[in-house]
Amino acid sequence: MPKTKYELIYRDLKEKIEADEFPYQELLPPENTLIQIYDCSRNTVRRAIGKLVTDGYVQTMQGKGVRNIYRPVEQTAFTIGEIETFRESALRNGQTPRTKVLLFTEITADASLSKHTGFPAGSELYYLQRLHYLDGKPLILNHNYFLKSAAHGLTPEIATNSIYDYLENTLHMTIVNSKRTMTVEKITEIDEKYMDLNVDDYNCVAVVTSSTYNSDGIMFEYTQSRHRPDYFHFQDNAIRRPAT
Amino acid sequence: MPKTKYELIYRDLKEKIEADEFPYQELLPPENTLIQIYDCSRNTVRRAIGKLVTDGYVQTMQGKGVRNIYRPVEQTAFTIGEIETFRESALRNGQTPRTKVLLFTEITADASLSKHTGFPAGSELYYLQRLHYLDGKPLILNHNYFLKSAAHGLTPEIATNSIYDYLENTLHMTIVNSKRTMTVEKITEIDEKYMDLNVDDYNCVAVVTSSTYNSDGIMFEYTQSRHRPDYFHFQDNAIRRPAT
DNA sequence: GCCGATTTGTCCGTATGTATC
DNA sequence: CGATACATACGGACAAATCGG
Repeated sequence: MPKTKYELIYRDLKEKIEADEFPYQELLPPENTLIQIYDCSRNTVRRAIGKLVTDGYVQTMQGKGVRNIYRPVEQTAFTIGEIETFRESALRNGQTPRTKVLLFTEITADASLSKHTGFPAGSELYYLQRLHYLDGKPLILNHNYFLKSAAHGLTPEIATNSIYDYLENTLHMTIVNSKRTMTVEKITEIDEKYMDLNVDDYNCVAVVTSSTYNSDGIMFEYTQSRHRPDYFHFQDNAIRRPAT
Repeated sequence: MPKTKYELIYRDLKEKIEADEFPYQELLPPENTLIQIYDCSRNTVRRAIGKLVTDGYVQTMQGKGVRNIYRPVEQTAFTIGEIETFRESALRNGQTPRTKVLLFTEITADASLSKHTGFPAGSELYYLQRLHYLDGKPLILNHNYFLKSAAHGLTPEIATNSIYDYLENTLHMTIVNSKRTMTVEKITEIDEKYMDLNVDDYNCVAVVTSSTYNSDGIMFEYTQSRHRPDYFHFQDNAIRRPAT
């Protein structure tokens, strides 16, 4: 539950927009009206509107107003700009997630792995392979590397459920940000085997690699997520900034 | 040139971080110090820092400070969250862009195209196929649909240079936001022919579709960008928000 | 074209809350 | 506990863009 005022306003406006309470392509009430409605300062409504802009729900125009440009989406996929666990995004989309741990080992990073993952050579790591199912279909094959010192006590049971839940709620780690890249790579035999793929059909997978940092500033996770190409679907809302 | 104060501060801090003037993993000067340095209010420095956070340059920690987490990237690719033209991102990365117009026609959207692009049936459109080269290599094949009423006067010459430059500086259109999705699709014969690909090698391309809106709230562009998979590279910085 | 009303954009100063050390 | 530092919130001022008379 959000407890800040601007987040409450943000949620309320977002729900109203989704519920079609503001006509599509029309202007929302001006800031001054919203100030009265929510009994708050101008800064606060502006923060809420700012979030709706980055979400792609509205566009603001100086001198005119704030226009509702929200269109419901068939099937939203993975979010950009926010870290979401597999479980969270599945539930948000009304799908049933399931995770199978294929491999759970402890390794020490050698020079090659260090270069690949960004962990210092000699780091003690957990290395996991996990298969994520959505509504029964195996869609994502994850290679997870976790720093043992930061994620100590990790077990296959935890990995079957939510690792982030363990890190955040049991170890009280604060996860801050994650640098991600998206590329396309050749399929491997492991991909083929576990994701029911056939080289003659698709010979590539979509790969999302992420390096994730906690509030101590240390990178505690390196993950490579290999997605079945026919189900891979990322979304983004981009904003044009006035010419520099 | 940015003319707002917070943007100047943002740029200055960004350049200092890139120039390694703040040690990696260390804290930046606290807000109060920055207020004195830049002779501005707290809100203004906080706006600048907020942009650095979304850029993935720093992380903020309540009670501690603002940590520099910037690492130079080997080869940056396409930005997320901001609309950038092909030319802009190429120049930002120090590469040489070139564009070849393969097809320039005018069509009317029928029911099928309407469903595909989101333009109303009967819309008068420009349909272009353009091939983008980077440092001489054909990497992106674009299928562009522009609303004729919004982009009137478009010519193959303009399309060889920058369409956005024409829209923004000649037609004085204000481009606001763009909804994008990223998927992986099977290669087509056109892809194979123009991007020097071979089905036996890669049989997929990375596809970015975008629907772009101007300040009148109308979607004036639908574009499908088909990227050579071995050069496709998207970047993102995601932020973990406290559990809702 | 001008002027005034409306609306968003930028900026300032201040106060209070909360997390860290 | 106190000092420091970021987070939230308020209120006010002026600028810039839009629109109608």
